[in-house]
Amino acid sequence: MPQEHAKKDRRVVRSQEALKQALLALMSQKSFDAISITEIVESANYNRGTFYAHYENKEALLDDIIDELIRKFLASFRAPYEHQDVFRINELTANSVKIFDHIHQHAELYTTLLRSNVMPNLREKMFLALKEISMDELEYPTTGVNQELLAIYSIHALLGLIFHWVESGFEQSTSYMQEQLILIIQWRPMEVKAKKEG
Amino acid sequence: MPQEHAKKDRRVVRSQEALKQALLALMSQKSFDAISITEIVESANYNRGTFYAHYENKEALLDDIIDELIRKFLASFRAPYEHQDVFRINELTANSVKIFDHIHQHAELYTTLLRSNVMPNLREKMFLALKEISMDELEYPTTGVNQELLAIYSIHALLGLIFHWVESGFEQSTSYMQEQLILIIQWRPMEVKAKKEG
DNA sequence: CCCGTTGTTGTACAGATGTTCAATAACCAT
DNA sequence: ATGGTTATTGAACATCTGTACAACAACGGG
Repeated sequence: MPQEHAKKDRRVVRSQEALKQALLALMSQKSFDAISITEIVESANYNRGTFYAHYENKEALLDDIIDELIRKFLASFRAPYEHQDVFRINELTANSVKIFDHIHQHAELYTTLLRSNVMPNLREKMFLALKEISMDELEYPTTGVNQELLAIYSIHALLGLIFHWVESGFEQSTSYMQEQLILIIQWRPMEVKAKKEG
Repeated sequence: MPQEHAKKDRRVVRSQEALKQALLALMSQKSFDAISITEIVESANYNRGTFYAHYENKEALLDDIIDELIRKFLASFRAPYEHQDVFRINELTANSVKIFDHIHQHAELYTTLLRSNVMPNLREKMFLALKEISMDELEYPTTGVNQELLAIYSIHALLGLIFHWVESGFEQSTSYMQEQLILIIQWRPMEVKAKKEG
């Protein structure tokens, strides 16, 4: 049963899909802020009233696109442990490793979102989604470390690497990013030198 | 000599200051997106044309506010090492520790920015600022770890903690956050259990 | 203090936004 | 296929945006 709640009117499905595709097409050409609702509906060949019948504003339309992407993103994170009970360090990092695969798989879409300057929003949503499942579904053996703060720290760090990878235009290979993540997690700060002036 | 570049016309200083204060006042009451330029100038008692004489849009006005905040933010990060040459681990974390002081000192402003939904933008700008100075001014002894990726990872992680603290309404004390940061940096992932269903 | 420079104002305009409404068309269940 | 329901349309409206311009006011150097 693929339909989740109430089966939607075909007209609604058509309209929303056309609006989403129109927005994505425009976003591959210009900044999200520079796109007007009028522009979206004319590109999609719908009436402006139809837009407002389904969405409050263009952010809501973008959210629709992003939410679908995040569902797939979460699935890639869950994949390594959904049939397991206990992880050791190598298996844990395998979680994050799968995420790099997901991103590379949807490189074009992520690049469009980057080009259109909506990454900060996407990042925030991805953080919330990742935090929720990692607090619900994982358990860290901590000794005096606040578990929530640890999760927040780790997830933001991971997302930082991922979005940098997208911003760099996928300069590095997927496996290089995966390697580096593992190295960084195992890295211990010992001594940091201040560079000389100049 | 406090004036940096060209000495500004007093009218300009007055106008820009009034506009910034008006925006901040409005942001403490509603979302940034919900604030119109017309609203800002009427609250500040200026003509709409004056706004456009100084700023392209309201984002540019917000940037003015944020840039000033980031200058202070950076100063708090630099403070621990600006007259030193080499750090050990405790001194390094002292950098970040000073940041918590800065945030707590400007708690009201950060809370206003949070309430008005501009945190993702602020976060991005702070990341770029921190990355620039930590790449320029610090040097990590790495063994196979990409230095840029390490900086990106660490900075995003730190900012994650900081903004969570703001979002929580400063529930925890400054010293608790500082303690936890040190604990987390020293934490090593060993084994992570998946929770039982339900 | 005076005058050239620069900022501010009021007004105007085309386009976008957000909302409402009645008329029409497309849908789904029976 | 028919009818009740719901989506889409076009039109209209007040408000906001971004831009332009001439008239006026405030500034700062000499």
